[in-house]
Amino acid sequence: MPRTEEANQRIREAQRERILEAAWKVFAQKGRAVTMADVAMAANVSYGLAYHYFTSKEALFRALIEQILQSSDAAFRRFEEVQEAPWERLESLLSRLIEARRERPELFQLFYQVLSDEATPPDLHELAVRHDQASQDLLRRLIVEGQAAGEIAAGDPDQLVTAIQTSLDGLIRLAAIKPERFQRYFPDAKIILRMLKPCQDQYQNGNNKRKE
Amino acid sequence: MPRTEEANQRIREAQRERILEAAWKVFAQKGRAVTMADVAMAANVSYGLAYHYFTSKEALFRALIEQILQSSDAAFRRFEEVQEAPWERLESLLSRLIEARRERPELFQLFYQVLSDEATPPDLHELAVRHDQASQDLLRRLIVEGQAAGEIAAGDPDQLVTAIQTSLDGLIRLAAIKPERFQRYFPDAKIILRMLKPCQDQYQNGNNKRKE
Amino acid sequence: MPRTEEANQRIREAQRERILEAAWKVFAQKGRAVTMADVAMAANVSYGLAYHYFTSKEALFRALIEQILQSSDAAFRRFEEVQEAPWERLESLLSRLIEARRERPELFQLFYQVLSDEATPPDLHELAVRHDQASQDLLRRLIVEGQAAGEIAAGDPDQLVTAIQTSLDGLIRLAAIKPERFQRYFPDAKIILRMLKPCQDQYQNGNNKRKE
Amino acid sequence: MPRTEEANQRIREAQRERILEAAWKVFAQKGRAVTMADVAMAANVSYGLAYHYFTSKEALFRALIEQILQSSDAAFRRFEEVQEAPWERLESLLSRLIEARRERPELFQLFYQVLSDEATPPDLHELAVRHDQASQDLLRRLIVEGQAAGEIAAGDPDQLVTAIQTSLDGLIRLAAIKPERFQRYFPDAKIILRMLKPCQDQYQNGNNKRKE
DNA sequence: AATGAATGAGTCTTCATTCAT
DNA sequence: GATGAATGAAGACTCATTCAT
Repeated sequence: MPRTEEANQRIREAQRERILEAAWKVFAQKGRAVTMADVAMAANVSYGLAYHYFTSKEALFRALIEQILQSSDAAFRRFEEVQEAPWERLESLLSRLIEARRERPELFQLFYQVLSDEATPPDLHELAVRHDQASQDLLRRLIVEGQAAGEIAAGDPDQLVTAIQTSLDGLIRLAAIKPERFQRYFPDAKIILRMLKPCQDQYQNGNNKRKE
Repeated sequence: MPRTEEANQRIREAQRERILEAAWKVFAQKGRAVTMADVAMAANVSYGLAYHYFTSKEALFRALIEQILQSSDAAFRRFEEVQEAPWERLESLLSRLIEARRERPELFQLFYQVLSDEATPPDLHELAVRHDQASQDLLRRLIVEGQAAGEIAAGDPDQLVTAIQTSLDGLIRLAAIKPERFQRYFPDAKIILRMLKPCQDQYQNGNNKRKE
Repeated sequence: MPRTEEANQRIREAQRERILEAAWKVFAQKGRAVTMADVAMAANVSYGLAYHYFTSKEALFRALIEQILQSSDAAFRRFEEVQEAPWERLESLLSRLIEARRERPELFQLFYQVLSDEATPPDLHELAVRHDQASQDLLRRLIVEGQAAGEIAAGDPDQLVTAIQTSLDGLIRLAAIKPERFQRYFPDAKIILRMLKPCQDQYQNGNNKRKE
Repeated sequence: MPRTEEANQRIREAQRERILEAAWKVFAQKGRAVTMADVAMAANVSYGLAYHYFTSKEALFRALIEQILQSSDAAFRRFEEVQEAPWERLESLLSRLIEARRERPELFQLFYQVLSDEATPPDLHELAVRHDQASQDLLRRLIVEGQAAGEIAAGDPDQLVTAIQTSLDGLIRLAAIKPERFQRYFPDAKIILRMLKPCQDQYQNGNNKRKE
């Protein structure tokens, strides 16, 4: 008699997960040129099975991207609800962004690849761009607010945004190039935040009464 | 006929240069998936000719890398001779590093690709790693000196080094992903340097005593 | 438990039939490139089950062919017993042949495919060829007889046979290419029979003496 | 020094032709499932070379189809200019159509495959359909005219058209299935034309004054 | 008996590389 | 020195077939 539908369901779920997991792994290792064979081998399944679960290489990557966007969207939504002073919000946001990168750099590696690879299917690229733009906009808004409040260093806010994003992106690259260094000397969020601090001037934290 | 020989020599040189130039161009455009045919087409030569001058695709890339390392080595050697106070030296070094990236991002794109791509032949990888290490060491030395002199923010020097390198790497990624942004909002070196600055207000976390 | 055994038997028969039926359907639709998955899906069974009943794709097609040959053999046997004048027999035979094609073109499509496809296993091909030969021989015999009786147009009997067979084959092709036309403008048997008729005006080529 | 442009031109032309020729051959043999490897092998060139000349399997087939349509179009254009009595025109047209099939059956095999294969790219299919329709329309027109002139058997002209087309198609199938028979017993055009002859009545040729 | 998960051989296509001219 | 025709290995994808349940 056939396997129960439930059993099949379980197997299917598990294998799909297994393949996705393997895809993350090989992606982290081999970067771009990941082969379906690589993925299958890493997942310890046959070549063809990958196609049982994902209709194409693209579909597989799409699934990976979706995982990313989902988790990321959730994070943003959670953040938007927080209401605090600009500096605290920025601090909190950046800490999260940095922490997220520390925890799952592969996620962001893939994300950036989607952004930069010419071969990315347009809709996916579009999605990623929009997502990236959203985070950039949020960052900029907070920075402008913070500058108005005197809590953030003066200067072209776009340059500041770029500097921050650039740092975040660099962390991802670091993860790819020097994993040990990424592990051991992952820079404290405070260091990065310093780029935004109004240095010449004096007090910051908890002392925002000054401007008004 | 020495004349002919000489002329040939000149032609050879010119063609070689032409192909390398084209290689830079297509590399900057298409990133990874560059084809020998792409290069040849960009150089406006037959793809057979590319093999006259470079025994393989790898050899071509090797030549590109060598160009990078050479120019970079020169810069470092020049720098090592400068004798100034740590902060000034750091400021000067970082300004150069940043400026170099602004001017020829493709150079560094290729460099980082060599570092991260698994398929890179070991000796090239080795070379790139050593080079990278050298710059990292120099940076670290200056930072430690600067900390000793109280001119650089306290904290794990390795984290500071990582933070700086990470920013630099991020700039390169930015160039690949958002060229317009890279052009318009390229962050001022001062912003990045702030990560190293001992903020006048020394108190950070819960340490609200204003200095001076 | 004889009951169960018997029930099983019945089920088995039914399923086998169901799969064959589905095979006909998809074959008629998709022509060549029929997949075992197609068949299974059309039969609404798992594709594993198809292998329960037919050891291979080839076996399945073999079963289809056997169905054809059986029904066709029966028709011929029935026909051989009829005793009438040549023209009437021919008329009757052709009407049947044509009608059969009108009713179940898929049958003949498959049959012709077996005849023409190089990949057909030799024994099957042999079988089909023999079958085809038999019908051809019968046709020829009737034509020769008819010519002797003056009831059939003069001329090379083999060409006449070919002309008839060719028409029949063309009908099958028509069914595949233009089903609507096949439905609406299916040619009357009389038209095709005209190829065999000694036109009352007997003179054709420079032979203008009318018989009568 | 490089091959002269002219020499290359010649080689290219020759090879392209060679591959097309081979494609015709294998197509005639293997029918549908022709592999690029088959073609290359038949042309005695390497696997990859076929792609040097044709960007894809589809492109290769497209080239074949174009050959067909070209030659066929030319024939039709030539025919349209002829002005004669309906029966003569029909006789002439059919003789040509039949002769064309006798001479290059592979051409029509491919043509019919394009018409019937589901996988044919839409534009090609469209082209073939239009072409087929044109010939069908011409045939019908002549038949209707002929019927009006009493030179053609009465009856549904569409059925007559179908009967004729069906015969033509059948010839092609015959070429595929029984090449020897196709060679030796290719039916005379007169036999097929008889389907159109008004039989009950007497004389035809050169004697069309009667009705009016 | 029935299911569908799993496998791998075969086909299309790309691209680095060789070689005759 | 220069060209581009020619080759073949490698990767994506399909599909017949097997097998645990």
